Amino acid sequence: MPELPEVETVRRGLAPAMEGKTILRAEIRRDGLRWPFPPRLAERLTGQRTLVMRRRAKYILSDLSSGETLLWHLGMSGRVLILDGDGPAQPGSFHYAHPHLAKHDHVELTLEGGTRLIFNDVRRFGALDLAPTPRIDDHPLLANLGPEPLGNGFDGAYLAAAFAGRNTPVKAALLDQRIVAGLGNIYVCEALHRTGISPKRKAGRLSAARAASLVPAIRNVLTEAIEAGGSSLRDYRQADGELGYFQHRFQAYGRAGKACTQDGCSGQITRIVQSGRSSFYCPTCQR
DNA sequence: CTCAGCTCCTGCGGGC
DNA sequence: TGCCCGCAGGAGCTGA
Repeated sequence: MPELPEVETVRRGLAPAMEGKTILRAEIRRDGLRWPFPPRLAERLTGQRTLVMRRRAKYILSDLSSGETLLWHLGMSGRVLILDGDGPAQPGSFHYAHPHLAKHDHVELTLEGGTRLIFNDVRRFGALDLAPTPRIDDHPLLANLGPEPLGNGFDGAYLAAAFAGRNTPVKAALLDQRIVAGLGNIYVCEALHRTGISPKRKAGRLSAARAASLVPAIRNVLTEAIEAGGSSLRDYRQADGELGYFQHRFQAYGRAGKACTQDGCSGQITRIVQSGRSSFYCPTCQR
């Protein structure tokens, strides 16, 4: 489900609920999701205070008073619900629009003050892990990540160099978390559309200038999406991974058959499949 | 090393 | 109504 903007939205929702609060109880309802949970997960969480909530790429990192960091990955369908003390009282109660989804509530944390956090993941591609905070950047899931797209290490010169010699389509290159960390299918489609670059173009055959033009496009689309996610958070006060209002602003993703919205372009958004995943683009203005 | 294809899992919507 | 198919926002693993 979530790409960087959705994960950041979840982090921003969780931070005020978790930071400074002690985890009073951890209920782990299955052995793991994509991978087995770390040994003694419940015991290692119980009694710990969350110092700070961070994000790296599509991972949320909770630094705990024990000196360990809890790493969350939401996979395709992961979400986190925040239930206040005065919300639905019993585990498994109707806290979803579709109550049967509650059967995928895999982990539940009860915090000091009574707030409950529920990690729900229908498809179970998500993950939780614990590792020592000082070495968290060396965690196998984090060690090979490229720069943050909203950070200083991501600029035109970097991206042009990262693309050099690559024979893979630029669509696949931007999805490669080692090149830039946090993009997914939606925002790659949107950034390519904004820059007029075909998803089929080989990364290594883009001019340096065109490669560099992707940087502000990526930064802008991510920033706009985070802002839209934040607005939906205020309304629903949930940190679940739903797309915020930004989904109504997609110009390419999911718009097959619709008119291209670029100024002066009379083309039509088309869906193709690249390495097993949908790409939406305008063959007229994206070359 | 690079790259394409497969895989994990469940639910939903469309066509018949 | 039921069945089958394709599709879904991720990303690690395998083998060429």
